[in-house]
Amino acid sequence: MRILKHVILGLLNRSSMSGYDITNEFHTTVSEFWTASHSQIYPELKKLTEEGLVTYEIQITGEVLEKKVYSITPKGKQQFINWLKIDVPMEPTPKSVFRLKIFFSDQLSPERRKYLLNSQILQHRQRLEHLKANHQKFKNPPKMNSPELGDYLVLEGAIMREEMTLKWLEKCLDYT
Amino acid sequence: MRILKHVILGLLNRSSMSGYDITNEFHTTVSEFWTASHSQIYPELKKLTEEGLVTYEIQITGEVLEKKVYSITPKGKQQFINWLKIDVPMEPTPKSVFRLKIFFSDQLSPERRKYLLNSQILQHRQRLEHLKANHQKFKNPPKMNSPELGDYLVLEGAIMREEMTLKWLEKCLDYT
DNA sequence: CCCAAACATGTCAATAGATACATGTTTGGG
DNA sequence: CCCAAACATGTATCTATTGACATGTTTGGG
Repeated sequence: MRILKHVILGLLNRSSMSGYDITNEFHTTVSEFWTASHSQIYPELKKLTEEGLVTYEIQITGEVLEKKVYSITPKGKQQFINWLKIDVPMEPTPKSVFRLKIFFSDQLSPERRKYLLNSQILQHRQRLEHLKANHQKFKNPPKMNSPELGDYLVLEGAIMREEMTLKWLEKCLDYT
Repeated sequence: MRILKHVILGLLNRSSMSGYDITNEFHTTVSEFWTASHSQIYPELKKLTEEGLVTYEIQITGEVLEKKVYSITPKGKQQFINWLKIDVPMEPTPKSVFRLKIFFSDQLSPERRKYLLNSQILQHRQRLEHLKANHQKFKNPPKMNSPELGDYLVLEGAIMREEMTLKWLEKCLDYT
């Protein structure tokens, strides 16, 4: 479905940036709903350029370091908006290795099960704290139709997901 | 990480079954935490057989229809249990195309945004109802260390996830 | 008895994704 | 001034996943 294509187009539709900048977005905001590393991003940018959906101009940083700053083309913008408008069927449940382990956890000793659950709980608590810290940067919800509203809603969703996950993990502990 | 390998080993560790039966598990219980179709399952069973982790015997249904009933070997069971015991680091946030669309939803008209959100809400409500129907099949929580407890906990987790998703979608609607 | 749905097993090609390999520049703090 | 961290861009290989292609049998209801 070329999801990566549309994430990149969406980011470039917000503002022009380099592959490196895009990679950074994947390390921060985008990480709440998609993952990709630079080894996927650079070839995809090349492909999008060939397809005429993005263009780039080279900027020199310092003496010689070349930076390709990509921009979306009208054709790219059109494809992005069309894709965004499509009503997609509900996605299949996300994959989860930990839920798989719980599914088969009768094969573990109660001690081991407790240990694994506590390990997850600690990590998810940290993630939740980190998300809540980001959330405080927004003093009040961004106004309608601003790009920040998307960031905000996704962040709220991430917080809700982590809170739910922690509740579930603790419930699993109760049964152990 | 060979997740599919371990799902199959886990299922065969519960009871012997055919590739078709395994595929059915992926359509029901397993679908709450992993997905795979028969085009992945049959080659994987072949590979596991070559690795000596499973064996099969052929059963005839009716006159000529051959069915391969797979069983886990001691070596397979050992590998499965070892894998199950490992403490895995928290997984990256699951990918979600719909959250991606919300992230960029300032590019949509409020009407379109509402439409997409309502479409998701309807579908998730149906999934939730379906999960709750399954939940009622358990009169009370299965006892500790039974395989049913794994099914039960995963089901509860799925219900919590759907309830959270619905709350989030409704919150998104409020901002639209 | 017919026919559709369920049973049953596979392959192939294309895309997507993860991890490692590969190389170099610039900036800012100690 | 040195050095580490950040900036910057790519390729190669392997594995995982999806969707289509391919084929045939059995069962149960109308």
